[in-house]
Amino acid sequence: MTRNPNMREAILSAAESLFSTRGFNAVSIRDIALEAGANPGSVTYHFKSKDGLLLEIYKRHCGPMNKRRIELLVAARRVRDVQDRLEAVVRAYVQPAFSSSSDLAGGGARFTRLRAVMSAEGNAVVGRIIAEIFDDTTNAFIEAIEQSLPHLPRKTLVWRSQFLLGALYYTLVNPERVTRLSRGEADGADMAEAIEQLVSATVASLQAPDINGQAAAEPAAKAGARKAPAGSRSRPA
Amino acid sequence: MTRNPNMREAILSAAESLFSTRGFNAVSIRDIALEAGANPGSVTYHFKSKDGLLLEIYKRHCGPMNKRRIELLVAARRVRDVQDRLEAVVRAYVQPAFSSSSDLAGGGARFTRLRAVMSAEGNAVVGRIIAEIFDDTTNAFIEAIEQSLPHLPRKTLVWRSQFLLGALYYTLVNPERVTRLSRGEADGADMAEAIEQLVSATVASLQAPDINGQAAAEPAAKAGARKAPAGSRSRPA
DNA sequence: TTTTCTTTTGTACAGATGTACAAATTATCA
DNA sequence: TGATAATTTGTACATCTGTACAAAAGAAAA
Repeated sequence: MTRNPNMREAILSAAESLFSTRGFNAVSIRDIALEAGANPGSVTYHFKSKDGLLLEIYKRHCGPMNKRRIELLVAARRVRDVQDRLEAVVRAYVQPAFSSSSDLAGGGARFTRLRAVMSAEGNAVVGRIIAEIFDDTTNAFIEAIEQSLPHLPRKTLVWRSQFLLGALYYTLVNPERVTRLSRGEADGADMAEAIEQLVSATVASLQAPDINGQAAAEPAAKAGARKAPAGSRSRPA
Repeated sequence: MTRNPNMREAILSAAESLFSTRGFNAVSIRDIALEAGANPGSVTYHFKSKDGLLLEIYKRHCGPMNKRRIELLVAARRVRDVQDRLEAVVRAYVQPAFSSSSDLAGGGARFTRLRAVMSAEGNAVVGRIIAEIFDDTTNAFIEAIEQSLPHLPRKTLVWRSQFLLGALYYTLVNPERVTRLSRGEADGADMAEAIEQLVSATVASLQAPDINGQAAAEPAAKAGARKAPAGSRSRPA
């Protein structure tokens, strides 16, 4: 091929790394070229434009990540125990976002962080992609959760899925904050722990009663009906 | 004073609006001047530099927002019922982020959105501010939550506060997603509902058992110790 | 009024930016 | 090998960037 058979990859990787930490506009093509050990002109040769480069990064990751998610989701739906199944569903959503099964350098975490940053910047190029590609997957998850928590209105599940995604994003964007606030007790960059903490917190939040004053229902079967604690956590919307 | 006695304010407001939607680097001083109906030179006259402008926005909001938070926190700590108190504490953290009590245009939501965007971009100028100003307030909240949930290790509460902040940020950054995914059932821009949903979900997630396999404990006193059910890690409290 | 201070304007500049493109280099294949 | 295609390089260009600064305009005080 050429001198560096992975020049295209190197540029993609460098761009991914820089975009995901500094944002899109703060990174110049020259920055990317420098980081990748390439010539600036080489970037436009391979990807036509800066937008094209960003687009290619998305094309590269979206497929594998959502494929993995759906695989895990299918497996999760087969879990018998209602409680375990809900947890497995949430885990199927969270896990690939932190570490993709594909061998792309950096794994899924870096790409998820990139998505978080692009989302915050309101990047127009990726706006469409998100809605078109990710909404399908998200809907599949919401439906799966609906099956475990049939007493909750879909709208409430959407809100909670929004909180989950936000939590996930921010954990990847600003892990130092966890380390700092915990005074060294926790390591915000520890992805394994982040996943466990996020899954456990999310499962609990999904099981919360709806805000419209209904009683808390136990996940589904298995546990005898227990009333919501007195003092009521629900408030008018 | 001058032709437009609020020119300084107009510039601040325009900058806040543009930064919070497009990010820092995507917005030029000329963009801000245009939006504010001012001359580009006037921006550097009032704020010295683009960084200075961003800094001034933070100075403007940090004080009032955290003051309000502490006020509400103090009131929340006086709530008798344990469950209600926890909810009040969470609400005291969330509410000022969505709508500041100060009369600054746009309220707290726009500034919180700005913080989210700057955080995602890894903006160096505001990095220090966040750590110095906001960590104090956050610590006060974590301590208050610790009082309601004394069985949970601090580290777990830090993780969950991270998830809360992420959820909060993302709700402001991308409200359209809620509207879209709920197929019109919910309005992601409805701040009142966002607050209620976020508070209720967060209270539940805070009450989740710790991930280290310990028994789920009822919120605090009030309920006798209950062992964690076999087979799974997480359970609603 | 005149004087003094504050604010706004217009212009200028050095540097960075995205991108185009021809020339040079390297790989592929006959 | 030589011929052809693919890649890399270097340079150039128009535009935008943050900022500086002198001149103009306006307000405040004498």
